[in-house]
Amino acid sequence: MGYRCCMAVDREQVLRSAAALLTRKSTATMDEVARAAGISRATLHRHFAGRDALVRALEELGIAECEAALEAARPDDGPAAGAVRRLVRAIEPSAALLAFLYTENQLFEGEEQNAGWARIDARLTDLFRRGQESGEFRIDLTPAWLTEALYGLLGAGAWAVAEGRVARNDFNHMIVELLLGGALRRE
Amino acid sequence: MGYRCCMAVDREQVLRSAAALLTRKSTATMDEVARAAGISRATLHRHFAGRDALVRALEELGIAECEAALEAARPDDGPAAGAVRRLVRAIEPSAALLAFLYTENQLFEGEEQNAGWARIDARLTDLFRRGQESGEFRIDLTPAWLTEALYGLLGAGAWAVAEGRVARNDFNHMIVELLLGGALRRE
DNA sequence: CCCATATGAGACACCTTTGTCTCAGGCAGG
DNA sequence: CCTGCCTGAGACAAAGGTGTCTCATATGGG
Repeated sequence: MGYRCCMAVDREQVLRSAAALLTRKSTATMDEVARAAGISRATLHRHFAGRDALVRALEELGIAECEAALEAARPDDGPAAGAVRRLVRAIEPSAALLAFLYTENQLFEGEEQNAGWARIDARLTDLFRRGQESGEFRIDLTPAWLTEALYGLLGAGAWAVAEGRVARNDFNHMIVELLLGGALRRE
Repeated sequence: MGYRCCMAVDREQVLRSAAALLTRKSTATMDEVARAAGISRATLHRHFAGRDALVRALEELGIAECEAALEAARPDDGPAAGAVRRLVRAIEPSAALLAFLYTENQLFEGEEQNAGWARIDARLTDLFRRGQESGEFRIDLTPAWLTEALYGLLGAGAWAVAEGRVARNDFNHMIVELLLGGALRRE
C-alpha cells in the first residue's frame, strides 16, 4: 500500500501553507488554499476531506504548537514573570495561527470545542495564579482574564505586525511589557 | 412622498438589532438579521441595499459611537491616564460592535477602509503620545502599539464577557488596569 | 520496459446565500 | 369609504463554493 513517508511530509507542507494563507485571508477558498500550496483542489481534498477537516487539522497544529511552546517555556520554573516572557517568546511564531483559530472558534458556537484548548487555558491560568500566589502579580486581575488578554494581545500584535504598524522585532517586547508592566511608567 | 420620521427610527432599530446579532454570530444570514429585527428580508433590503451596505452602515455606527466616546472622554484634559480611564468607560458599550468591525475589516483587504478609523486612530495615538510626553507613560511602547493593544483588549474583554469568563461589571477595571498598570504588582 | 500510484484538470450536481421581483393584505390619512 | 403606501410572503434566477467523479498523464519502483 502507498503509506509512504512523503505522504505525511506533503500533508505537513500543505498544512503550513494553508496556515500562512488563512491567517492572512480567513475566507480563502479551497481553491485558493490548494493553489497556494502548489497542488490541485483534488489533491487537497485527498489530504483533507473538506474545509472543516482542514480547519480541524489547523486547530490540532495550533494546539500542538501551543503545547510545545508551553513545554519549552517551563511555566513552573522560576519567577512567573520570567515564565511569561519565555512563553511569549516561544509562542510568537504561532501567534498569527492562534489569532485565526481564535476568531474561527467563535463560529463553532454550537459544537463543543477541542479539549486541547481547555488544557492550554488551564496551564496558562495556572501560571498566572502562581504569579499571584507568589506575590509577583496583582490579585485584582483574574487569571482567566489575564489568559484572555494574552490571547487578545497576541492576536493584536500579529495583526499589527502584518499591517506594518509594529516592527516584527518589537513583537515580544511590546506584548510582554504591556502585559506585565502596563503603559504607566514605574517610579 | 413617504419621508416620515419613523423611517429613520426603524432603520436605527434595525441597525441596533443587526449589531447585537452580528456581534454574536458574525456569519449570520440576511434572513437571520431580518428575523432578529422582527422584519422580513424584503423590508431589510429596502433599508439596506445589501449585506455590504449593512456592514458599512454598522461601520458608520461604530465610528460614530467611537467618536462620541472620544468626545465624552475629553482625551486632551487632565492626566492622560485619567483620559484613558474615561475613554474605556465611555467606549465599553461599543466594544462588541468594535470587535466585530475589527475582524470584519480584515476581510476588506483590497478596498480602502473608511477614513473615520484613521481619525479615531489618530486621536488615540495622540492621547498615548501625550501621555508619553508628559512623562506618565513609558516611551518604549509606541503609541501605535498602545492603540492596537487597546482595540485588542476591548475585543478580548467583550468576548470574555460574552463567554462568561469575566463578569460584565469587571470589564472596565480589567481592561484599564491591564492596559495602564500591567500584571505586575507595584511596589 | 511495465505497472501501480499519485496527481492535475476539468466536468458535474448540489447547496447556501443573495438580490430582485411580484402580489396580496393591512393600516392610516384624506 | 377610498386610496396610497408600507409590509410580509413567496418565487425566482444568479453567483459562489463545495464535494464528488472521471480521465489522462507522469513519475518512480520492480
